[in-house]
Amino acid sequence: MDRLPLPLPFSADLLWRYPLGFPNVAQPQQPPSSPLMDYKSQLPTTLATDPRVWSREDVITFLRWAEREYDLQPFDMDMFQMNGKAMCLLTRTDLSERAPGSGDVLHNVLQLLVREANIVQRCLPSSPVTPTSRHSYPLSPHSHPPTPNWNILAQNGNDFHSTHAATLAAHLMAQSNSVTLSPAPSVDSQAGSPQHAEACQQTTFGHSIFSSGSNGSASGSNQSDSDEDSFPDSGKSAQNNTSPPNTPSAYSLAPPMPYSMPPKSPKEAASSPIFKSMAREFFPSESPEPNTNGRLLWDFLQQLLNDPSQRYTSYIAWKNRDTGVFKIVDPAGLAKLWGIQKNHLSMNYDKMSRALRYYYRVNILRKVQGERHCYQFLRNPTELKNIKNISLLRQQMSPNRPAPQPQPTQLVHMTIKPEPAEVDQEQSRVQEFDDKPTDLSMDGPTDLSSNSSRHTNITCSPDTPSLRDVPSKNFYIKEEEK
DNA sequence: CACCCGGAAGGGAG
DNA sequence: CCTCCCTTCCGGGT
Repeated sequence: MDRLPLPLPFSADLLWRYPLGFPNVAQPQQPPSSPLMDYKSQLPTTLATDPRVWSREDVITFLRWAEREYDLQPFDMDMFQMNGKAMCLLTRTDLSERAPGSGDVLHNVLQLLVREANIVQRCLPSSPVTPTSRHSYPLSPHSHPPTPNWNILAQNGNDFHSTHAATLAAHLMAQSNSVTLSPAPSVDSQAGSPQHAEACQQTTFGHSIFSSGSNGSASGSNQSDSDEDSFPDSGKSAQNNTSPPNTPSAYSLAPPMPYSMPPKSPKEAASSPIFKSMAREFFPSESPEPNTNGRLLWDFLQQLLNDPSQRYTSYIAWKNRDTGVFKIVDPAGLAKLWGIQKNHLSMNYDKMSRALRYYYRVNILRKVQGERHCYQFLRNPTELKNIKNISLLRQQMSPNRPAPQPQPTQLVHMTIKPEPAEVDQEQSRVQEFDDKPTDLSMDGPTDLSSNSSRHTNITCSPDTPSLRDVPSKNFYIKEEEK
């Protein structure tokens, strides 16, 4: 392998995405708006800093406060008969519907508060994250950390137990293990989640990331909305040089391959001394890596596609994010990256594309006819990740049916879209999905609807001949078969 | 020739 | 031993 242009997503990327989320490190890019701390300090003292623990009354209190504070139109409190947790699950769109004209403001404020709360929580040594974390709350989408603090991490490199690292690690572990169940890496990739501003990441990435990747999107259905912000200006470059992470320090800290060669399996990775020690330290009784989530091709692609800093657009890029259409810009290069990821150095586009073709039959992907190197995701990452009932689906599907027949209605609701009702912690933690990997052997149609995360279009025109644009509500829409 | 398509066989991991 | 998810080959079509 000659070139390794950019750090692979999983590792470095994650770090990149989840830079230390300490308050003060907050994103510079963040609009000039007042730092979170300000919000917090101004919040009514009766309110907990974590909006997720607010009661209905607290929600009302908060809204009243927001009305005054931001000069917003009076809210229709009937639209907010929910507790804080539920409110946090509302997407920007949801909020806008409930509070026309003020949705954005509410969304932003909530996200900031949640993120802050998460950070604080996570950084509390004594509280290893609970499974709830998987809940990815709508953490801010807009927060792509401008620059990862590779250096900081690097400095701690040796002493991993430094609080920071430890905490971060704990969090990470939590995410990847306890939360485990929602490993779909991609999820986070999808728009909204990157933000899990989790602070952690460091070392573990290699895998955990994968594994947990994503956040849990599961329920998260809502987290999504954030995407809009995720890609402020996407079209831009991404050329290699643009990327920050590509710096030496980045490599040193989060080298593309965390532990020498790409671990062949998550397990291997998990076996890293560091990982183990952390696991022991934070999850003594629990065996790490319950989940088998290795890196799957679709997930890998999602990660590249949704890289917050758009570092891989020279390899692969969305053509229409809403419909899931993407283009492999550099087939050979992408294949190489994939090969590195899987440690199959002889990987080439021909082989990789074969793997992609296997996704056709399970309706994960489809080829965009007429356009070279263009494919379309038929399922959004959240769904993919949650697909566990695949076996059921499989049973329902007739094996003989070669081509997926789109049946919009037959969905599998795996994603629980928390219609903001009351959501309590218990519940949320229960709605766990398995993360059994998608079963490629199935072949019938399944639906893709569910979802929650929304994708935003970034780039190009929606126009693929064969694609019909669909209501943006569905992320990846399935279109009639040929 | 590059791309695309699937069948077939096999392998690594869980 | 079985399943999943590719990986590797390959013949054939556009």
